Formats: sequence, structure tokens, C-alpha cells
Amino acid sequence: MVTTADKVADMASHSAVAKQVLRTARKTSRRQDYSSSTKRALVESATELFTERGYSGTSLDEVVAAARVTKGALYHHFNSKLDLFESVFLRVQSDATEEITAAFGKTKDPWERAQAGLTAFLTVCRRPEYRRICMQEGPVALGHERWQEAEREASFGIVQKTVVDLLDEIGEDFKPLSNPFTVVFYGAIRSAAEYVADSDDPDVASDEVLATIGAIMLGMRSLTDSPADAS
Amino acid sequence: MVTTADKVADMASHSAVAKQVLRTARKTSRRQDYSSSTKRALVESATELFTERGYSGTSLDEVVAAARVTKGALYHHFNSKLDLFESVFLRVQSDATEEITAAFGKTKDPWERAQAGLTAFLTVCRRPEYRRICMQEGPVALGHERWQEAEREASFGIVQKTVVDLLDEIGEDFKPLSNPFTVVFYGAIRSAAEYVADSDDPDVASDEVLATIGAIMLGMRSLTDSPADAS
DNA sequence: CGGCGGACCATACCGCCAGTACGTACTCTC
DNA sequence: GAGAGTACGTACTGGCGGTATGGTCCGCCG
Repeated sequence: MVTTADKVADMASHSAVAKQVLRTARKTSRRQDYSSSTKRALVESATELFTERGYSGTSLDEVVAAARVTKGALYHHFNSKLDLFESVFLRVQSDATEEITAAFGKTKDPWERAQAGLTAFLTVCRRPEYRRICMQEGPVALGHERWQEAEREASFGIVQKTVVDLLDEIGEDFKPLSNPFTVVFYGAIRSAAEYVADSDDPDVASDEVLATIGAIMLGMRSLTDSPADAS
Repeated sequence: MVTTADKVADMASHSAVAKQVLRTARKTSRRQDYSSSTKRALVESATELFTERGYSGTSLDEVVAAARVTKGALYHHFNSKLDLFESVFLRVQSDATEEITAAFGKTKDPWERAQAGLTAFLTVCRRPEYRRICMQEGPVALGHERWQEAEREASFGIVQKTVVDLLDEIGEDFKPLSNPFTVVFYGAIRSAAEYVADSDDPDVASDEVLATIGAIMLGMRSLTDSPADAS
């Protein structure tokens, strides 16, 4: 049986202590090492297959064959195909949010932070795994409900915080509209990311998007510090 | 065998001459009437089931049972499950674009037109069929490629024309960025539509979104007719 | 008017695939 | 060292998309 506690444990350990050091005593048994190794192999194989063939397009037989195990192993570690997908989804998503959060760096100005975060997000969205698993298959496979819940704690949450900071800069007028503003910007960024990822020349497309969002932000900025007042 | 020509014929006739008038001579035979009637029944049943259970969540047995026919009838009119879905998709989509286009009305001012179109779009997106079939299941079931192609000729095309008109009003500076602008606004609107549809009180949510997009447009407008110049 | 070809549809069946049942080997603990 | 639990492997089932085949009724042509 697989519990929710297992998943958060996986999230914490997956990229941390990857390869074990010989000659040092481990707290885990060799048996447990084998187990977590096969589980990792399953998740990695599933990630690849889900990315290129989609959720319903890949069979579990293919996944277990790629991981060189059988369905018995799979159903020991995961409750269902959807459960396997959810593990893959959370892994890819947490990798992405981690990278985007890091990209914010130590800049303090909200406008600069927004720019940096947007650039990072456009980069992440170019990766086929994130694009296919988190943006395309995610909402349909997991269901709109569950997908939104996971998204709110990840990239959407980042956007929300950024937007709130920006609205603080602009003034009091738009503060009650922080929710719709976040939603609008989030959708704009997601769509822009697809535009960049689909583009023949992603670099120039990325610049175009930066200029576009920049223009919108410039316009919003001008709503507050117009020469007429400076309160 | 079902051809592409069949589909466009269906699109043209589906909402036009719905119920036949007795006592008037028809060009079609009674046999053909029965045929198109069962096909319509299949599309309608499929629309309902796809809407509430999704594409992979509904079986063809359920569809044919709801339409009171058998799989033989279904596979006579459609080549595959995906073909059936595509017919449903195109039907729902064309209904939506038709309604949005009508909402533009006879207003001439680009800013007013944009406002009217946005309101209509928010209304359409509240309908569960459009939401589920065209926005959620569409890209995954049909594939991102095919979905984008269909979308470009529908709602995306409307947004594109609207955005180009708006950019014309603003000035020459942003004209080369019409593509990314369209993409950004299209994503923003789609996301906002989901926000409205998910909201507990869609009416106030709709107003919030209108205010938000309005503020963004106001900001962009201020980029051109600032008191500094008036060229 | 009759038969004949094709449109329209029903029935039976196949292959694939998610999920289950159960057996087995290995390990840890008391 | 025996029982319990973990970590799998194997064999099977049911459901579902798709197909093959047969039947029925209509339009049409001689």
C-alpha cells in the first residue's frame, strides 16, 4: 500500500542523496535500497513515456518493460496508473518550481523579480516533460480539481506572490483585484510559454514575449506615477 | 466511410433546418432523414457524455446505448472514437464562435468591440460543454497539433483580429508584436474564463475580470496618448 | 415490376490493457 | 529457525475500442 506520506518522502529524497557512498554505514538496508531503486526506475521510465506518448497513450506494460520489472513491482509501489502519473507529475512540477524560485535570486525590486521569474518560467516550459505532463496531460488525467490544487502550491503560487507585490507598487486601487489579476497573468504566461515552446526560433520568441509582457507592465506602471499626481 | 466533406456539410445544416415541416416535399428521402437523425442522436449523446465524463472516461457502449443504437451504426457514421469526438468538438466550437461573433454586434470602436467580445466569451466559457470539450479535453484528445489548427480558425482567430485592431489604435510601436500580443491576451482570456466558470458567484467574478482586463487596456492606451505628445 | 446494388444498421467476435489474485523468494526479528 | 512482512513475478479477468460479417430496406435501372 502506498500512502501520501510516502510521496512527500520521495519528493524530499529524490534529488538529494542520489548515489550512495561505499564503505559508509547506511541507515537503510540493502533490500530497501533495491526497492527505492526500482521505484525510481519506474518513475523515470514513466516520465519518458508519458512525455512522448501522453497518459492514455502509454501502457503500463511498456513502462514496466522500460524499467525492466513486471506489473507486480509496479502495483507494489503504486496503487494505480493514475497514482504513478501523479508521482511523475509532482516530481516534474517540484523540479520546475524549485528552478523558478531559484531564478528569482536575490533581487528585491518587484519589477525585476517579475522579469526574472518570467524568463525562468519560459525556460522551464520549453522542456518537453513539463510541457506535456504538467501543462497538457495534468489537468485531464488528474482531473481539473486535483490539478488546480497542486498548481496552487506550485507555479501559480509564485505568480500570485509576484502579482501581489506588483499591485502593491501600483497603489491601493487594484489591491482587491489581486485574484483576477493573478489568474489573468498566469494564463497569459502559460499561453506565452506555449508560444515560445512551439516557435521555430524560441530565443527570438522569448524576446518577443518579454517585450510584450514588459509593455503591459509599463502601461500599468504608468497608471500610478503619472505626472499629474505623485501621492 | 466518412469524408471531410461530410463534416462541413454537417456544420452547415445542424442548427439550420432542425425539424422538418410535414406536408412539404423534401429533397431528401425518408431513408436519409432516418440516417441523419441517428447521426445527430449519436453526436448529442456523445456531447453529453463527453462533457460530464471526459473523452477516455466515456465508453462507446454508453454512447450508443444513450442514442438507442448499436456500435454498427456508430462505426457506419464515424471512423473511430476520435472521429466522433472531433465532430462533437467542431460542433460545440462553431456554436461558440458563432455566438461570440454575433456579440460583437455593430459597434465600430475597437475598444468597445473588445469589451463586448470578452463578455461574450466569458459567457460561453461558463457552458460546461465548451469548457470541458473545447478547453480541457480537446487539446489532449485531438492532439496539440490538430487542436491548435482548429482553434486558429475559431476563437483564437477572433482574438487575433481584435488585438490587431487595438494595436492599430495604439500606434506603430507594437505592430510587429501582434502575434505575441494575441497569444498573451488569448491565454489571459482563457484563464480568466476558467476563473469565472469555477467561481462561486460567476457574475461578480465576471465583473472582476472585466475590470482587470480593462485596467490593462487602460494602461496600454495611456502609452500612446500621454499628455507629452499627441502626434 | 423485379432484382440488384448499396446505404444503413445489428451481432459476434478479437486484441489490448488496467487491474487482481496468488505464489515465491528474500530478509528481519524474536 | 520459524513466523511475519516486504518485494516482487506470473497468470488471469473484465472492459473497451475496433473489426468482420450478415441482414434489411430503399432507390434505381432495365
